[in-house]
Amino acid sequence: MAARTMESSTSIRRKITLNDIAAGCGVSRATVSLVLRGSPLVNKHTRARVEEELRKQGYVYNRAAANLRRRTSSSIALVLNELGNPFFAEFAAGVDETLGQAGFVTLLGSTGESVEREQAVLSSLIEHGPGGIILSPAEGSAAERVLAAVGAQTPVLLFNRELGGNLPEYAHWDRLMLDNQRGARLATEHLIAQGHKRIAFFGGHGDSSSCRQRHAGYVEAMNAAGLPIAPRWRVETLPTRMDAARACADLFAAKPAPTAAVCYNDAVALGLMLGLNQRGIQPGRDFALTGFDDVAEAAFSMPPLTTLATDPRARGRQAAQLLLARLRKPQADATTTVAQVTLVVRESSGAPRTT
Amino acid sequence: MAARTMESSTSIRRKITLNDIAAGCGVSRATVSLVLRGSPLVNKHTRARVEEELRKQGYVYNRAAANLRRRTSSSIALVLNELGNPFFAEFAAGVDETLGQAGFVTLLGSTGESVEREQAVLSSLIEHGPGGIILSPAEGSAAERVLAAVGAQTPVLLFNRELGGNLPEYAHWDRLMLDNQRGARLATEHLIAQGHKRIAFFGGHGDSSSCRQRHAGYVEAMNAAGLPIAPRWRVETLPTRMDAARACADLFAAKPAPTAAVCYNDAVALGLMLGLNQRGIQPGRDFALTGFDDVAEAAFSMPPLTTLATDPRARGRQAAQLLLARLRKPQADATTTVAQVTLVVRESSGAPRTT
DNA sequence: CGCGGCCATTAGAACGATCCAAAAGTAGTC
DNA sequence: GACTACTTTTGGATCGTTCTAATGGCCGCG
Repeated sequence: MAARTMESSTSIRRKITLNDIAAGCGVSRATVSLVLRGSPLVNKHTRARVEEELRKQGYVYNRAAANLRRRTSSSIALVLNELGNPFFAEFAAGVDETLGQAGFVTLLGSTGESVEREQAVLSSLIEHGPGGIILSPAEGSAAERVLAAVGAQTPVLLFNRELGGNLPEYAHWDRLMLDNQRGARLATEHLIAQGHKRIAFFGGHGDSSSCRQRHAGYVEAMNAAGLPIAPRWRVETLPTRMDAARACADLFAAKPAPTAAVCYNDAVALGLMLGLNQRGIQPGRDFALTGFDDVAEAAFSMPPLTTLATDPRARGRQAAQLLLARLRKPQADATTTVAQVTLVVRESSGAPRTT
Repeated sequence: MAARTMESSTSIRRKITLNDIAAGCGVSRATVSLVLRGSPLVNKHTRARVEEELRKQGYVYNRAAANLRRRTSSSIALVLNELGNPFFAEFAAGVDETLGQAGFVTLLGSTGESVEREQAVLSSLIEHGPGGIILSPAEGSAAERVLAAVGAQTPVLLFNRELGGNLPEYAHWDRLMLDNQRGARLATEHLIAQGHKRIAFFGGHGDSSSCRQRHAGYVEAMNAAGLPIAPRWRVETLPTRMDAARACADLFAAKPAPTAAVCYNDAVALGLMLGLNQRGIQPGRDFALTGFDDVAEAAFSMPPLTTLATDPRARGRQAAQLLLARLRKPQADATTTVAQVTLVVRESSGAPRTT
């Protein structure tokens, strides 16, 4: 007998729907729906009955169905050019944290810095109907193509990089950028205050907008202090440690050699340290340098690296906030937010040796 | 006149549906649907007509609606205990890459190592109806609670850590783990081969399963070589650089002091290097050590760190593959996959000084 | 007793796709 | 021209929810 011995809350059967619950406690589907959404309309007593039934049957809400009917969305797409990079990983964690609190779920997409993959990822994500998109574009990505992939319906928040090409006016795309220029200016001013006069700008590549902005900040500070800039004090490298170490030699080809360098970012600065050590020059004592980003390692290098903290996790939270605000006012004018960076002074940026 | 001057493909109007397309080119909704799915049933000529209309109206597919009707899913949830950690960020990138190729989208969730947040994140994600879940559990997470949150319908792939408690038999949850024990054994054997006899196991905490497994591998190698293990050669720390640097002193409180250490992971090993330097002991020359993980920094530390490469991106791809396989055969027996790790010998693990 | 007002509940049509069974068109055969 | 066989197209029900408008019950009031 007793064929139905198991009435477990987590049965293996098919999915439980509102109809099952309604049937289970003799009310209509609509009432159950009202209970789920905490409507004040439903009677205290029936509410209790329904809630009991929900629990008993192990009901799980089908948000996709609800979204379809309500023509809303409860997801946000996050498309990053390089998820493996700790900077973006932290950023993603910040985004997810804030979106989660707001009841949204994060759809992830990683483009590996390829414009083609970016297109593919965007068109795939858009089919899931996200309420908005947070995009850190791949290098060389153009506004027109992104717009074609996502359509004009879905708000986009651009992070970290500008898009090439230009955007029709009707697309209100907000932007969140880092204050690269001011950051590099702060670093340069700091080195100048330490007494340095011959300061190089080391690493990075002129193609990248962030590198150009940082270089501009350096130039600005040097000019403001009335210090000359020798052309050979601009050394371009890949944004990697290896290439920076290699390019160290170029820095000392110039005579008179610089006594300090503002580096494009931390990776480059750490590479330069490597190169300096190989030449018997002790970074921080014989030569001062600064980075940009404040990666975890910066605090632990030898010597610890003076750098600009960008707080990527906070930037992620901020990006999410900005997009949520846009969802509230779809027709508001597009905004541009420039996040401040803060100078973290450590031991790599000492005063010049007074030999 | 000319009120309708713009017939742009990206109009600002409401969403385009199958009905719009059908009306637009005088066929039925069903036919358009067949075209979309590339059915061979539809006539070449009408197909062309429909495709033209799709393009012209800028149609975007509503996958949520399709999934509702078909009772399928096109998303996978990825829940990580610590997204900010580069190891998991790389893992996530690998997962997303493979899922994307298979036509799935990644729903992201980050738990910040909190069991409560893990519960919240899981119940939120499950409402979006993912086809499966890849979970790297928070420390202390228990099988029963996870099962309660996700239900028995949705396949789960456990990565990197075991769950506490136990799982009912009907839940076929696969597991992908790292071969922690073998890795630590390889590192220990390598140090032994270099001539070391007094080898410590440094860092990490006994609560964590990965730490216990690595310690077991170390013990195994020492026993196999007939080498003694002094109790004071087991130093516990937080898995952070800072705490490892602090704990360096403990290592040399033991007499006779060890000449080498197998470290719990790279962070701890790099911290130990810091501590050694502070005591005037040169790592790699005066004292040998190994890490675990092969973080980017390991290759660039001074000296470069001998460690175990886990290739987190490949693990991500592998995890995705395993879950996709499970989706194909929901009733197959649960599998456990142990991913191999490879020893990368660098300069931190030199022979003992023959003073 | 009839009426308006309030509360709690509900039937039934959406949302945008897919599935099914059946219909319409086309052709060939007797 | 009626039959079968095949290709192509289609109406309508359906997935699990929400929304709208309407229902029925109950109360008090004139």
